[in-house]
Amino acid sequence: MSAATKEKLLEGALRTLVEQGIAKVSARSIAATAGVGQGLIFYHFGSVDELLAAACRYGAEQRVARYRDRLAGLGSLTELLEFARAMHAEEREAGHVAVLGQLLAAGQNSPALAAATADGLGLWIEELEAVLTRLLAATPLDGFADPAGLARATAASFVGIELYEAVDPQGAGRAFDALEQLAGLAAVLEGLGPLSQRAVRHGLRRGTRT
Amino acid sequence: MSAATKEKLLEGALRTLVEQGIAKVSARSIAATAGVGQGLIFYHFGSVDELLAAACRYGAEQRVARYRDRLAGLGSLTELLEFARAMHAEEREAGHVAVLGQLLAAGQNSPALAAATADGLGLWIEELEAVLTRLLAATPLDGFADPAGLARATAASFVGIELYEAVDPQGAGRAFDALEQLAGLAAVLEGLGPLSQRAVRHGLRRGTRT
DNA sequence: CTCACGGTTGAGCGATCGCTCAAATTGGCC
DNA sequence: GGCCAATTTGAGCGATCGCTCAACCGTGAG
Repeated sequence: MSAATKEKLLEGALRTLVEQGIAKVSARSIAATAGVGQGLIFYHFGSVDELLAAACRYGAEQRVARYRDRLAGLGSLTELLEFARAMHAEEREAGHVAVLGQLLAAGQNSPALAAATADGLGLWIEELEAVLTRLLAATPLDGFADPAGLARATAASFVGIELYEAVDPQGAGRAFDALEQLAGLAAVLEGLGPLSQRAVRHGLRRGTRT
Repeated sequence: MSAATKEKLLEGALRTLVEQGIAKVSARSIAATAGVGQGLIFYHFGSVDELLAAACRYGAEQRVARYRDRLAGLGSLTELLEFARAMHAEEREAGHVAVLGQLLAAGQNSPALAAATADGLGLWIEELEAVLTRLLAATPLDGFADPAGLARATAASFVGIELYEAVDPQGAGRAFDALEQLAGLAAVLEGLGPLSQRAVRHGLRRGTRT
């Protein structure tokens, strides 16, 4: 039975990444954090890169699972943004500095890691797509906006803001504020009567042909 | 006169970063790309980190300057997004894979680099703020939305999408499409009569108090 | 011509890297 | 107990890292 050891290595890899940053991630540092010999990394995963890739999927699953319930409870786009800000604060509190961002950067020239980060982001995108599909149904954007595309844009943007937050916390705060204001627009659209909603929708269809 | 050598090193650092990725950046690789001895890095910049920081500012200035004219010529939010997509494609064509993203990730535990990337992003944010202020003036969002916050959100989001693009080009394309559709909303708002614009603005103010 | 000095080079130091491997340990089966 | 295979360890190899430093250039002043 090696599952327990594999898990120790995955947790160790994530903890090292989270606490020391991608630059300090190495076979020795991971093994030390996991409390095992470094040879195990190569016995179970073949290489540090593949361990990192596995840890990326593992961590993404955990993180998505941790927030799934709250995502399901969201009732408006504004609440979605408030949730994003809260999640961001929580992760930062826990010392998680842009884990996916660092992995994405590291994956730029490591196919295994790139695939893993794509999968990790994919998990978020699926969740977001479901939520967006549900929330947009209450606005004139229903049937017009592409929830799948928006989910991708949102997930990727969040990664960028996570990275940005580490170098300018106040700037990131202002960015969230501004987006929250914009989300208020959706609230206005929801409040429009059916007639105005049809007008907006008509305008949108014309607008995209330009 | 050492300015020419410094420039050679800055260009070399950027080229190495762009062509090989942050993982392959080292004193030796930079010196080789620049065509000089590696000792010069420490003579002129003190450390590899500080050279990278300087290169980050240098590159950001160049990139902003390269696009400034086109940014100034934009006439609508939709055009702004089209520009972003075009710029993205151009940079990718040139082999520039998420330079700022990689630097942001690398800066997560290097204060010097973090400050430099903050400055680099700051240059973009200034440009975007000016453009957004101008473009929003034609919509009911004028005076309501915070251009400075939106500029930060836009710049940081773009970094995230740049990183995402490398692991899932199609996904990034869909993200851009979706945002472009949403920007059509602004076109609709621009097309509203002054009376409806006032109504929307009123709704916005009420919406944010919730 | 000599000399001083800013600029430049690359060999080399100590540290760290990913990874291998022989040896030690563990745990189930007879 | 003995036995074997799976698991685990950590010393060690070759490569690379950031950085130092003694030695070298070129040039302009005296």
